[in-house]
Amino acid sequence: MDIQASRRVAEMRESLSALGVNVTRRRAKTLEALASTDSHPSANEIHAEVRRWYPSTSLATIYNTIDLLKEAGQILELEFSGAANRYDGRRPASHPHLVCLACEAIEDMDGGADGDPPADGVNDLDRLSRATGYNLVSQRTDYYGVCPACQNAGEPAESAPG
Amino acid sequence: MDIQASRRVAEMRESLSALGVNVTRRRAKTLEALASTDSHPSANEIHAEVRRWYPSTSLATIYNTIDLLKEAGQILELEFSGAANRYDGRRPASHPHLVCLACEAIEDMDGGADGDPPADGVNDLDRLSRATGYNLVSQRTDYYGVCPACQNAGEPAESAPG
DNA sequence: CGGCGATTTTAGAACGGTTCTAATTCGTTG
DNA sequence: CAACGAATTAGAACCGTTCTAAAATCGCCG
Repeated sequence: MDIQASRRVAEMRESLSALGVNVTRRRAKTLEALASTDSHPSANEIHAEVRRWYPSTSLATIYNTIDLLKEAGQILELEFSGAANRYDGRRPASHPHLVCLACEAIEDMDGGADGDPPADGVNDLDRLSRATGYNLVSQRTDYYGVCPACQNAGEPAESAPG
Repeated sequence: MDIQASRRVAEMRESLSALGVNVTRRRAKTLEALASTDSHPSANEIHAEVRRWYPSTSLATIYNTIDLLKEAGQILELEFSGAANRYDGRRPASHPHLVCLACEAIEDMDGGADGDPPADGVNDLDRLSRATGYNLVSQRTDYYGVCPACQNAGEPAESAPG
């Protein structure tokens, strides 16, 4: 776990403590799993990771911890109906994502490239709240397509014969 | 059904025909249900509507028609994991929505007010595809909050005593 | 260290929306 | 009217998530 991840774990820890709950060993491993990856894991994937240390861990415990993190505003949940929800524990604030329709990879869109984002911050939510009459609290922006790896994996079959 | 809705039904009809499938009576009613409202109905709600005319209609038929419309690019599906998916048959192209966390109402965000949208069109998808390396095909933007009606319904209890 | 109440965890059932399946019905065509 | 393909039905299956009751664990006090 790099330094950025452990700093993030510390933040989450404090937020959970502020909620009045104990940060048990299982919960701590869950935080680590979330802070240590930018792959936006599903509950199942987090479960598998935590199980490596505590094999008896139940899926319900993972969902329980996720609920607490949501309550603490320390996790971003990306909902999908046809597949498992995905979680971003590194950056709990709304930010845009790239979703690969072929391999289901999800990555953060901003912060990396330069052609960047409509990364609406809180200011925009305030402005849009006034404009729409809604009391807006969060936002979601996803871009769907095929990631570079899947583009390469798929095309050879077409360009091969010749 | 107003003139705009029937024009939209005609479009969807043609697209389905182009797909080589029959536009049966149940399917036609499904198109009408979709074109006649901006409430972003769920499959269940569409089902209830179609049943008013054809009471034996099965939910599977609604999903079947929705699938065909998706294939034809004539419907926008908004996925949710904790609740039913919602459909926009009026405007199949990506556009931002306002989602009420209290009553689950969904409405289009752009085209109405003035503080408007990051309404990324195809141009943005092209530009972002180049910037990210993804081959982007669609986009989703939602804003979550409490709609004006629910704000009014919720507050009196707090301001009443005095 | 022993006990005790509160918290956490577990295993599995329940749930809800969506998808699948096999059988039936419908619409055409000959 | 028979035959064929397409559409539809009812209900089972599926899968991720949530709930529940019981068991385990934790923190604290004696």
